[in-house]
Amino acid sequence: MQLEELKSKFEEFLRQKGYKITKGRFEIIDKIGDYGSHFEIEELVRWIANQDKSIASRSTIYRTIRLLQEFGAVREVIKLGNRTIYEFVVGKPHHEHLICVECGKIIEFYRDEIEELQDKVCEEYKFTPLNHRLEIFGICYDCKSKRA
Amino acid sequence: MQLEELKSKFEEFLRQKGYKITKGRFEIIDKIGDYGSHFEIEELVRWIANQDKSIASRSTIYRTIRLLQEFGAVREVIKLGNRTIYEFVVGKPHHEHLICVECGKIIEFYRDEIEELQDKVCEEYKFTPLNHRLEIFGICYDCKSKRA
DNA sequence: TTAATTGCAAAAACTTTGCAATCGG
DNA sequence: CCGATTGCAAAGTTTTTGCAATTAA
Repeated sequence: MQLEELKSKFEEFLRQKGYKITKGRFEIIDKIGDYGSHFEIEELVRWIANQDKSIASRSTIYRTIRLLQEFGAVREVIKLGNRTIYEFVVGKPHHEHLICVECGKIIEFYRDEIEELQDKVCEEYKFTPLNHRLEIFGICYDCKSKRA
Repeated sequence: MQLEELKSKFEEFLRQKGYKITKGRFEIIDKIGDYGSHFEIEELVRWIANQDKSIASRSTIYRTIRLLQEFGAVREVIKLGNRTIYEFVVGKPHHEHLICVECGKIIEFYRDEIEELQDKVCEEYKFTPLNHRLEIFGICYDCKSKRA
């Protein structure tokens, strides 16, 4: 899904919920798109503040991200100590993450077999899965090489 | 591993690091053991405060949990919104979690095949895994039944 | 018009930290 | 004795919220 497509779907989502189509919300989406696919909220807030003269306040950014999570365009994907890293889901299919604890690099991967096994487990426990998250923490190749 | 065994290993860990063996640290371990295997820190702090007349202050509890994480007896296992759920790892083998978003129930499971697949993925990316966490969010059987 | 949204500042929730007193080795 | 630990209160982070003014429909 491209950004424009996402925005029009989000517009539809807002309308359906009886919410309003405001400029700020769409500017925040653009900014997240510019920022990159992984972000921490406070970091994003500061980045936006440094870039532009106030397209939206901190509260509006927090509130909009909550909406985007509800809509499904933003997911909490990594929790490392007290940090929470969010992901902007634009057109990407579902995937999991490898996180380098040394340099912070995030690698995305997908294995159908892992998904299938999860479904099997859920069946066994009569558990109805809604979503999941797999985080693998370790050392990436570059960092490993530098160490040697 | 039983609690007493864990405590003596922790004692060894402290000694090795040049840290001190204090009564408070071991009382906190006992309390976590009494509390159950999954906890949130603030909740634990309040629980301990209500139980006893101060075996340790909030700071000491936070500091001790940090030590226990370093030692490996406590792990951050679930992140749900702003809540972080820790797990007390006593003798349990490694496992993953199913989390019911309706009632909060936590089900532990383990699938060797999932672990193996993760290793394969890491190999592909030349990534050296240190640890991982798989959280599956959904509705448990009981909650599903109640709904119907 | 009117209900949702915004920005602000204040509050809330969670976690860390500086410091003086205390305790363990 | 010396360095680690504790408790406390203060400060730091991150996130939410009440409210008056503003804006979208």
